[in-house]
This record gives sequence, structure tokens and C-alpha cells, in this order.
Amino acid sequence: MQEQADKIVKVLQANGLRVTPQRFAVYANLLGRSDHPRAEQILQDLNQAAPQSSQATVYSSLQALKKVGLVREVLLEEGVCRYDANVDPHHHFRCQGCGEIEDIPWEQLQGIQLGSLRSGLTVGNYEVTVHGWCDRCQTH
Amino acid sequence: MQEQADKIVKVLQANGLRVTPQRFAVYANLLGRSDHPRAEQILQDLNQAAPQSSQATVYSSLQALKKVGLVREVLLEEGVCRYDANVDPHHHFRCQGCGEIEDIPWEQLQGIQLGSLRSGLTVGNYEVTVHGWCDRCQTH
DNA sequence: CTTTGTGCAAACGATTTGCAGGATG
DNA sequence: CATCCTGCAAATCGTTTGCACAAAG
Repeated sequence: MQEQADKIVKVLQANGLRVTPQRFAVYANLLGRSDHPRAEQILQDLNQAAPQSSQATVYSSLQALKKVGLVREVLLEEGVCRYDANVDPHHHFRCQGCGEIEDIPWEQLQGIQLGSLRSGLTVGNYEVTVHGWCDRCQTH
Repeated sequence: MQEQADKIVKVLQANGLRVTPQRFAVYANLLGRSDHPRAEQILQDLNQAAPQSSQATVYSSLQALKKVGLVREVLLEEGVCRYDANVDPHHHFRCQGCGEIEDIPWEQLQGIQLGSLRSGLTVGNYEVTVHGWCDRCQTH
């Protein structure tokens, strides 16, 4: 636990970010969950027991973390921005019933051929979004 | 042109939508462009010469068109909802420089194997989003 | 004539900003 | 001790809503 905390501090510093209790808490919270929360959900989670951070600070922490590449945005619903501390390439599955978002490991969707894209386009990265129904929402 | 207009009227009716000048204009506008505009851009385009529609009506027209499946949303940027009258399955390319979004024909990204998804998930549809740089933005 | 759409303005939710005080390196 | 961060409240952006009037089928 302490070891984990030290590691987070080091990662933040290595990326040129000052380590403040709030920023630490936001990043640690995001690392500890895989449900792609929105800023608001992180805020509530942090302040559940005792006030730890303000709304504006959560937003700015997320921006800072995003800028250095420690978190990324996940955009799968209209007007909703979710965050993910898993920055390794992976795909997403979104349940059309409950809205839950689940990671799909990179290796599980292989065989994509990007070679035939129109010339003139330079590919940086790509990802697949799968829409469907999860276990609990089979009765659509 | 007139032929095209008649066709649009028929499509709207076939989908159970009343044909109003505003709704017609929104759909025709979207059909005539491939740049995935936001609601606001459609509004401005329509009212460029003379007032044709109000903001609220553009939004509600888009909702109605979306509900019957004549247009779809494209979500590739934070907090921004774009619209597309091309509802055939296709993928998207987004330039990280200028933000331009370009369609990628479905056939151009083949070979995706969805078979190995975790059991319990039912696949509805999927799409690939490619991030990169377009012709004009090669100097990143 | 019944139902649905339009336009206006106000309301809304999510995110951003300005600024003064406080903490970090 | 210079720089950057925090917290508050106000501002902003895109979108939605309530309601009275108008138009479509």
C-alpha cells in the first residue's frame, strides 16, 4: 500500500507534475478502478468520507494527468467524458443496456489491416469500439 | 434537384416523420455534406442567407432523425456531438492537427476478429476510430 | 380537428475560468 | 521564494425544456 503510494509519487514526479494531496488522490482513485468514471464520480468518491478536493481541482488534475499521458479520455456517450488510467492500447465494449464500459485487451481484436487507408493520411493510433449487450442486459 | 427533394420527402414520410420545412432543411443539409458538423454549424448554415430555423428546432430535428435512424452521432471529441447522415457502417479517421473527421469505407478495414470476446457479451455493432494526421497537418 | 412541430427564452448539466490565498519544490 | 495549485463562485458551452402559437396530415 505504502509501496504503491510511493510509486504513484514517483510517476507523477517523473512526469513533471507537482505532487499535491488532491492530484495524488485523483490519480490513485483512477488507478484503483476500471469503471471509466466521470470527473463528478471521482469527486464524490474522494469526498465520500471527508472533503479531500474541490470540483475545480478534480477537473484540473485530470487535465494535468491527461496532458502528460497518465490518463486518457473515453468518449462513448453524448456529452459525457469518462477517464481511464489504463493508457496501454486497448479497445472498449459498451453495453447499450446499462451503459457499462468494459476494456477489451488489445490482443483480443487482431487482424486489423490499416494498410489500405487513403494515401496522405498518417496513422497515429486506433481503437475499436464494440457496442452490444452485457451479461445482465441480454433482454433488450 | 427537385427529384432529390422528393426523395428526401419520401424518406422522411417512410420513417413516420412529418415533413416540415425545418426538418427537411436539416436533413438535406446533412445529406449534402460529409464534414460531420455539430448542431450549431448546421444552424448557421441554414440561416446564412435567410432565417430558416431556430436553434431548438435544429436540435429537435436531429433528435427525431436520430431516433428513426436517418442520422447518427459521431463522438470523437470531448463534449462535442457531431452528426452524420451516412448511416451505413463505416469507420472514422480524425486528424489530431486540425480536428477534421473523414469517413473510412467499411471494406477498407477488414480482418477484425470479434470471435474471441469474453463470453457473456453480445455484439451489436462496432467501429474503428483511427487517429492521425491528414495531408495538411503532416508537420506535427 | 387532432397531433406534432416551431420558436422563444429560461433552465440545465458538465466543464472552464478569474482570482486571492496557500502549498510545493 | 518563485512557481504552481487549490478552492470558491461566476462564467461559459452545448443541449434541453416549458409553453403558447402554428402547421401537418
